[in-house]
Amino acid sequence: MNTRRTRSQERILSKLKTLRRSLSAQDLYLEMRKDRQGIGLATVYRSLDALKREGLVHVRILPTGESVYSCVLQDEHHLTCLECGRSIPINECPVHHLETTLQEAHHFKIYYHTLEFFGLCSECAKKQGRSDG
Amino acid sequence: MNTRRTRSQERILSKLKTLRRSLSAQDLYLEMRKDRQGIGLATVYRSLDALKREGLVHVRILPTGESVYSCVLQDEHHLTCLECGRSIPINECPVHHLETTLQEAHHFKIYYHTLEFFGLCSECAKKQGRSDG
DNA sequence: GTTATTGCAAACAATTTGCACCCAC
DNA sequence: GTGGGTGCAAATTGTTTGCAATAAC
Repeated sequence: MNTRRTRSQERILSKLKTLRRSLSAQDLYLEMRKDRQGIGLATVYRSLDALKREGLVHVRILPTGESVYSCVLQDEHHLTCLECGRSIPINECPVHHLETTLQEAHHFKIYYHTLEFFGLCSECAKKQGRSDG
Repeated sequence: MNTRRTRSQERILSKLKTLRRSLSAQDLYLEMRKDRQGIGLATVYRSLDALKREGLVHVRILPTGESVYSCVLQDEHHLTCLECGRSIPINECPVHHLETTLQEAHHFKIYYHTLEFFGLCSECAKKQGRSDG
């Protein structure tokens, strides 16, 4: 792998750093177009893929199947409702410290992890109880 | 939500229980067809969606974007290589005990969680080092 | 000048949806 | 007989790929 980065990769990385949040490739594409920075959608995907493989951006796949990319260093975990799809961010991350152990045990260079909880939010749980009994 | 399950849902649930592993909807569709159990692909998706919302099957999305379904109760977590895509299953799960706390803190009924680590396997890390410098 | 990168559009694949048919109650 | 469940095929959507034009070194 090259340490060298293409112009598009630089642009995308810097955009992600500026926005400081997770974005889908499509959203990122639109964001880059809004700036006078023309770019092709394919290039966005290709660049994100390269950055991902270098460990510079983290990828999380939403329950919709859409991938979202970020370069924030802080973990981003959620409680996601299977019924309404809403996500609640959580702060806890009991996993980070495990990475070191795992890296050594499996000879595997870990860049990041994803951790997501699924279930029912209080509102949907209420509705379900109602129609159930 | 109904506690009542359709015939297709029962079939799929039982198939998942028998196979005891994660399957994509497409694979499951093929498996069900192999048995003389004709079923439509759309029905597989619809049934899986219903079972998912009842918390009876767990869904994990592969890096390819494909969803895989299972009804095993044991956690299934992996180290996945961003370069070659191979996945190594891991046994540790430092998260399970957190579920109770989270449920109470957020009034959220948690059915399951996903936890995946991403990085480079030893082989790909070697290759990268080589072409890098 | 040569090679890698880019943009566009077409291709692809997983999933969802519309609708007619059928089964269970 | 009615309403939900089902299968099929078409539609949708996110992503990838082929290829010619272009930029970088």
